[in-house]
Amino acid sequence: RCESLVEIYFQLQQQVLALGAELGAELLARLQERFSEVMSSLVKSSFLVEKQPPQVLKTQTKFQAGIRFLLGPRLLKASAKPYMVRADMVTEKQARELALSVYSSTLSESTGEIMHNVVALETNPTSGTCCANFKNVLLKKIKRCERKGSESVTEEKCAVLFSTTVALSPGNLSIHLQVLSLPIVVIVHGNQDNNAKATVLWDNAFSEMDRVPFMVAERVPWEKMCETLNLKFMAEVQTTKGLLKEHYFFLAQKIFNDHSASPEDFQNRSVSWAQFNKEILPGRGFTFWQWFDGVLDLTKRCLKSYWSDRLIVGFISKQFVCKLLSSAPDGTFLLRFSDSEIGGVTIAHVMRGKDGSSQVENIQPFSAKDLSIRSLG
Amino acid sequence: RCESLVEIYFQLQQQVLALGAELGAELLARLQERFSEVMSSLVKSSFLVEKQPPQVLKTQTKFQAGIRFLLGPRLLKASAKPYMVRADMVTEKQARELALSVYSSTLSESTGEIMHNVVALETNPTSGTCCANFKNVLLKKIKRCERKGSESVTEEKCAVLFSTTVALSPGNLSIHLQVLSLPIVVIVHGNQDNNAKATVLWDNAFSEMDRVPFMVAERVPWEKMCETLNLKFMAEVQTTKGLLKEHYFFLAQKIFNDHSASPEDFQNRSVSWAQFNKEILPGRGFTFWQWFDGVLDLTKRCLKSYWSDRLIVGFISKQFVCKLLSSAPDGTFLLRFSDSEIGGVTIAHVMRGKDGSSQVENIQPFSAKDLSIRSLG
DNA sequence: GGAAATTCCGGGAATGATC
DNA sequence: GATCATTCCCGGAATTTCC
Repeated sequence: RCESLVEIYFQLQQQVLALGAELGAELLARLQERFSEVMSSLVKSSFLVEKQPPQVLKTQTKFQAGIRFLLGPRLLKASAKPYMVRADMVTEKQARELALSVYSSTLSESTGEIMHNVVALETNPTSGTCCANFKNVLLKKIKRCERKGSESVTEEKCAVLFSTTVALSPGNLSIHLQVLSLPIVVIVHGNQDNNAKATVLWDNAFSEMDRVPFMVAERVPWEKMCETLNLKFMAEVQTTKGLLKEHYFFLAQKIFNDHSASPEDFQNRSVSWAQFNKEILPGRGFTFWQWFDGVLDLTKRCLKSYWSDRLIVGFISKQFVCKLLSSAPDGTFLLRFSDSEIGGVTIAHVMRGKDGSSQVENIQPFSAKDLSIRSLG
Repeated sequence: RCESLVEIYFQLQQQVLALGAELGAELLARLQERFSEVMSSLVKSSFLVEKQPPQVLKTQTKFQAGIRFLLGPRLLKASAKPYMVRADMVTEKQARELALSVYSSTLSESTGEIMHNVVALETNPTSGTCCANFKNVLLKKIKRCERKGSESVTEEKCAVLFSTTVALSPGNLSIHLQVLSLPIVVIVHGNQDNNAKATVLWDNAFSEMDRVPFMVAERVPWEKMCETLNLKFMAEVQTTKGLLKEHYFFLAQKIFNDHSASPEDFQNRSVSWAQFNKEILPGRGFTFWQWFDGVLDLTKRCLKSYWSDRLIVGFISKQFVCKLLSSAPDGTFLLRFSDSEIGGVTIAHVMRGKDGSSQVENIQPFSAKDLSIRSLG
């Protein structure tokens, strides 16, 4: 716990002071300086975002966020007038500048006004916490950055900067505290939600620690992508049953648009952001992620239990279904996610003629709406 | 045309001035005073609302309005800097005060802020008009008045006050112009639209000229109500086929909840606002107007042509239908507006047994939605 | 505790921007 | 003129306010 660290530091300072005479003026000064440096950095790093604002943030829509000052209860006891914490939108560029400069640069121009963005930093004596809770915060409007080339607004990342200036209890040292939220994609309409989620997912999954905000690899190993998709699937659908080898193979064929490679071939490939959510799948009107997100949504809403009972193969190609079913008894069927329709599921079944010939049929896909009309799922 | 009136006045003034010496100082002064009085009143009454703001006005929703200064082109020629016209929400009480006081009292507190409410008064030389067009006006929020008793917010009337101060061309006489819009009912949600429309309809139909704003009778002769309903029906449905005697009789039975009186009895009755849109119809969950408005809506959207071809009896009681149909051949049917469901229409048909017994059946009513599903109407 | 009034917000449709 | 981006606003649902 960092409180105890502070205690140790205070004790250290006391001891140093007590020994002041013995150490000599120069050494004492150097120790003092070092001490306040470490102290300041410790204090600053105890100023944290406790509740992150939503990473896909819609304008004109209320959201919540919260920050917590771990050392607050220890260091701010005496304050009568409450300290105010501000929340401001910052662009990726501004975030980068903030990260570079040790000094707290003032924000030049705002990229979007947040309403009710000043909140008191409150110390709760019973729980021993010092928090600022942003309840009714709302981003009024967003000013987009100039985008280069084919970048869309849903690829643009920004963040919320929380900042305050407090006077520390011993010595009344004034110190400026600030902390950035995780990167945020701002949208203005629900129809941008998909793409914004892609950006956030990619960022959360593949960004390095302590990066320059908000750099992230442009391509990643396919295996990492599989892991990410799997985690996302399980989290979103709320299931413990993850994706299987065969599923990954099918997904690889789809995202790479390569139907000749073997599962092993894909293992060592890398997948690009463009393949993930910029390029349109050939012959379809949507990207890989848009399709996958449709599957997530459908499964979450209607098919959770069926999936968890492993009753849905889902991620399987039409061709492979044919192969599988053609050797299956008459009437055998399986559930497959539609390739052509976002958020669709289809029933593939085999009909066997008397002569032993087999015919595999795919039913017109069902959407979540269709299922709800039939009160299924 | 009032321009010519102005010309006459100007000539008169010239003549009076020319004769000044002969008339004597006192008489001249009195004539001058009288002249500027009449002139001022003339100018003021040429400041008009050309385009009324919607009488049912929803907050946070853009609307338009326009005012026109008839004498503007004649009197404002010289102005370089444009005169600005303001639009402000005023309560009924404020409107009443404005009407009483000849002097332009300044508005104390606003009952609701209108955005982009200051617009230039522009003279268009080609068309010879002087207008101020409020394009992107929007009422941010409404402060409701204290209501007495059972009054609902949708019975509260307010208005928009348009005002400006201009300097008249000859003599640079500064004059304050203001004009009120028609009364307005402010709503915050579409579900208040019905009731607001009732208030507006009652007001438009039954208010006297030059009343104290916005007084209106609390009860009116049933015949007047019939006339109003008929006009409303034809205007709303866009049909030339109005309501008939039998329809009025049925409506009277409904609104008065009196099934024993004769058509002639109703002729001399008067109907109250409460009966029109405050009291719930017995056994139903809605008022007379709410029901009637549902009929309007359904007919307008789905049944316009059928109504215009007189294929719909519509306003007829279940009992009377029974009587009618029981003497009709097997299979006869008619269309009747549902009593129990707002915006519903039902088919009543007769089934005649072999023994000659008749059985009148009412189909479960169709709503506009039902009809659109069956792609009818 | 229920009705009235309002706020919240998803998503369809219209509009505006951009290439 | 097609796509992307945004605004506009209806109306269901949740929440708040008022009796």
